[in-house]
Amino acid sequence: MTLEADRGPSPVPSRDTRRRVTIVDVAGRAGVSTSAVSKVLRNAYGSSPAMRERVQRAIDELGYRPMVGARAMRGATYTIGVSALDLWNPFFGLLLEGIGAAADAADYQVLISLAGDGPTAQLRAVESMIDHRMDGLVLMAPRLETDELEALARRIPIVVLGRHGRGPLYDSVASDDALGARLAVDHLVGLGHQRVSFLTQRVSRVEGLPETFREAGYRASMTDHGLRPDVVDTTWTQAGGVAAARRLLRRRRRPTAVHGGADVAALGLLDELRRRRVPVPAELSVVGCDNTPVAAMVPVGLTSVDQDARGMGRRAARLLMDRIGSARPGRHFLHPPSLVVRSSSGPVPAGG
Amino acid sequence: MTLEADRGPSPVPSRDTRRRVTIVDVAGRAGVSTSAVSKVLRNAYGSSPAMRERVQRAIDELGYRPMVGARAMRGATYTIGVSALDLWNPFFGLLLEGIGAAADAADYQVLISLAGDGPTAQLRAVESMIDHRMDGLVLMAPRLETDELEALARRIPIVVLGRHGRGPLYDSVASDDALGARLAVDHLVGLGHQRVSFLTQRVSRVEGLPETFREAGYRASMTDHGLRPDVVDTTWTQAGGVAAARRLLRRRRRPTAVHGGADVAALGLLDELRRRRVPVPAELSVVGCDNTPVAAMVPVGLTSVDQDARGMGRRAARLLMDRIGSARPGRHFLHPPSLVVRSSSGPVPAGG
DNA sequence: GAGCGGAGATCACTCAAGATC
DNA sequence: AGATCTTGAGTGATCTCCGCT
Repeated sequence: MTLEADRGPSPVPSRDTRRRVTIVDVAGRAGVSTSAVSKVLRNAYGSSPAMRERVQRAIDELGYRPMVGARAMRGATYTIGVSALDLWNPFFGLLLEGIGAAADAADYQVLISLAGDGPTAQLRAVESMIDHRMDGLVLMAPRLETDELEALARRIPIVVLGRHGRGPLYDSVASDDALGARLAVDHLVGLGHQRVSFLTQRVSRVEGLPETFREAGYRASMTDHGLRPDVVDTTWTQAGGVAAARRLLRRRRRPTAVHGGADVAALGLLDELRRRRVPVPAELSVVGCDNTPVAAMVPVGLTSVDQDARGMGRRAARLLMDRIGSARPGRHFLHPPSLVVRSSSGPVPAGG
Repeated sequence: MTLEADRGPSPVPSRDTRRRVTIVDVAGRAGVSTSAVSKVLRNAYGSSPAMRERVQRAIDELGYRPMVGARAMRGATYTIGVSALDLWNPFFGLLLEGIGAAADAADYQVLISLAGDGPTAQLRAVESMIDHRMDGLVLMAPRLETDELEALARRIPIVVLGRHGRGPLYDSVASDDALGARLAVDHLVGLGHQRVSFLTQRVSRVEGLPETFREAGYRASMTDHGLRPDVVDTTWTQAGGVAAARRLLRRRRRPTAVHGGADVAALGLLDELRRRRVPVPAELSVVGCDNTPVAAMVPVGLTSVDQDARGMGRRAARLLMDRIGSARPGRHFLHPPSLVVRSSSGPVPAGG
């Protein structure tokens, strides 16, 4: 139940009825044609510095702002859309900051659409951004099939963020997840660990997902060290981490270190270890990936692979604006991650 | 530095050049006028069921979708905008879920604009949403002055979310923060605590902020219990919680319980207490507010005031769509919070 | 006059082509 | 000729008004 605040006699809600200032008003004030104003607005060819100044003054005096809908009918909207799965993950917040910074610098506006989970909801979000005639889209970790992605990219400039792509029609920016996993393994092996497990998830079959590359990187670097990989299939959630911990602790021969694959899973793992009174890192070392702010906040600071989220966001936005300028073959970037060592990882126990 | 993935010879990026399906195409296919189609699209008066069906079939067959920009020129966009300060706080994520659910049900689209901190950036975000001719706006916890808010509300339908409002021109939905603080105090006093401190922040001077009402609620309920309020001025951040902990621990006569005002501050406080080896809740009880997911994850589960975020979001969106339908005096709602008791709060220590 | 359907103006811009110096 | 500026068409919907049952 909710309460409505008490109020006196209803006041009159008078809506502002003044007509919005249009390009015609500006043209009139500056004593030029509307096309001249339009050229100034778009920095287009064919206008003298003198006119630019006249027009700009009129714009400022009238407080004119172009209406995006009208622009959309013939030209560009100077708006890029971002489709986000969820906003829980603080990692997405950092990506968005990067996107926003780059867009700002180029006088582009950013609008975000919450796509929710499931490919259907994601496609719906994308379609509606196309209805808004956005100039291009950044898709954050889309769970779309490759052919759906290609079909989209044929209709509107697209950059895929947080997923390894190889499409010729769109650009992609991802973290070098294989390298990240390698950093984690190297760190643990350097501390003397030999039995290092890895938590993965296999919830979606689409290609290019981070989990695929992290697992591959883990396997490769374990092999390089002459060690046997041990992959535990769970989900990258708090609950998934807890479940994995239970399974690992039931074993006769436990690992001495675990790479959680993602922070949220590593945190669930830590939580269960605390409940079972397994000392970290004395008995078991734990490493995560994503370097979420929470990783620093938990009692045993979580060692984690940091992805250059802000940089990735910036890069994605720049690629998109470039692609909006002119179509070209897809470019695909990997950003190198780095390891942030905290106290959840330590030397292998004596008997290990 | 970043690496570009290796690629073969550049493929040809052929952009799809087919013209978008328009209302004219639909009208032609259905053998009716464009106005007829428009009426069907808007559920407007003056169309027979027979025609509705003909038109709907043509729409489905052609996969027609109205272009928002064209609609914007004369009518509505069926889009509501949300301005968000940041997306770090998971609380905002829940609000957005509520907004999205209510909007979905009414066939409205939601687009989010990241406003960043500072009133300038927020106004900029709002202006650009107005440029997009959104039908209405939900402002999440805006740090705007009351007169700025009123001026905006005169231009576009507005609902303020997460801030106590009293404006006659806009609606507001907030949590009953005073009640929330009272729940926390009652809980602690019920456990025998007498010296209960409260952390607040005074970063902004605008009226209606949650901190104002939480502090007032805390003071009132302390007085009701015949106890002396003790308010610590800090910031509602992790660091702010740490700083507050230090100040409280320096005191000769420490409190036996602290209401952190917000989860993030309470978590910082807990963190510092752990470092200083102050047992919680044996020596000091801690309560937060917001019931963020992290509250449940920390080793000593944080007792917290839960706000009905999803419900608030739904309510805000419904109010906005109603207000878009017809202007009316402002309505202001408070949603009742509830207390989630976990293990960070316990009986007052013997010597307390 | 109520209900249904259509004709044509209109919205605020951009763009291609033409006029002017 | 070349740079600058204007004219006028075009964009895709809605909305008002009108005529016909």
